[in-house]
Amino acid sequence: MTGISSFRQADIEEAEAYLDREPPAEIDPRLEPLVNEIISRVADKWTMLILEVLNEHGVMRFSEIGRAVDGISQKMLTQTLRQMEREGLVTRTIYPVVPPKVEYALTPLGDSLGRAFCGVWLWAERHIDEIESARAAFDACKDK
Amino acid sequence: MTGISSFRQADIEEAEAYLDREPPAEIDPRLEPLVNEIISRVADKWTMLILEVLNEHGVMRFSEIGRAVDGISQKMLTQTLRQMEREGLVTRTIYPVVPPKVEYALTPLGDSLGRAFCGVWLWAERHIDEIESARAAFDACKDK
DNA sequence: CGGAATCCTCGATGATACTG
DNA sequence: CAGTATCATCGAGGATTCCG
Repeated sequence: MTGISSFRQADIEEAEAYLDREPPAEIDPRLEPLVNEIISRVADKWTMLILEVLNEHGVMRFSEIGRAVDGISQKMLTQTLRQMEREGLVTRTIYPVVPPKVEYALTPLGDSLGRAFCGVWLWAERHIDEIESARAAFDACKDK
Repeated sequence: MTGISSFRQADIEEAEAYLDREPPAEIDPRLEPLVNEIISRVADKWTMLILEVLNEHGVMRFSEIGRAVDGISQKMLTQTLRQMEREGLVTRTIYPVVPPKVEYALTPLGDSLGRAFCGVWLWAERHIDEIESARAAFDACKDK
């Protein structure tokens, strides 16, 4: 897992550009709960990590993903992959051989989600220092 | 709360542009856990919702935010605002009056985080239909 | 009003064991 | 190998109460 390294220079430049702007515009308010639901589902820890390794390695077997995603249990791996398949983020291909072989790959939709997160990755990367010093200052102040 | 309506047209256009690209580039791998930690903290449900209402309304009192963020308990409101303050996302201003008055506002850092999420909002909004039909297809298939 | 403190519940997750 | 099933735990989060 190399995180942000799975974005191209073009992605990064464009995402950087829009990081220096300001609000707003108009839209159907009924969309909000739906969008929130999708984001909270999709932004979960394991989903993001699996998205990353699949983006980097391309097609992978079940146990390969398990090895690549550090700390994930078999249960959560299965569960998260099922969810992602349900949302249309990954494809699941079963080879009727013995021992069983199942391959996972990102769909175009899953791929585009990875790119959508580019801006957030850049933000986090850019502001790590700022955040850590803010934390330190806050904690120091509270300790008195 | 109007969700995506708190982004400007310029943000949206730029975010849309980079949604149609592909991977990768190079970076320090040690950043990954840090970035992941920040994202998972910052991408949590309440943080995103509070970010939204503050972005829309500007300066707000504690109870105002509580009313604007539907369904949040007092505990989570306090807790999330403290975290956000600690990370440097919001400022907390106490007026020594009676009854107490405390105002919250986004810092420039908090503001920039809201903009960073623009791409994810756009992605979710754009693909709601695709996701819902994928889910329906998946579920229909499983029911047999 | 804006919290802090307490208690309590429930769901997400991990560990373990079994199977096609 | 790629799961499913079951049990156990642990902590996030809600409800309630009290306070400056």
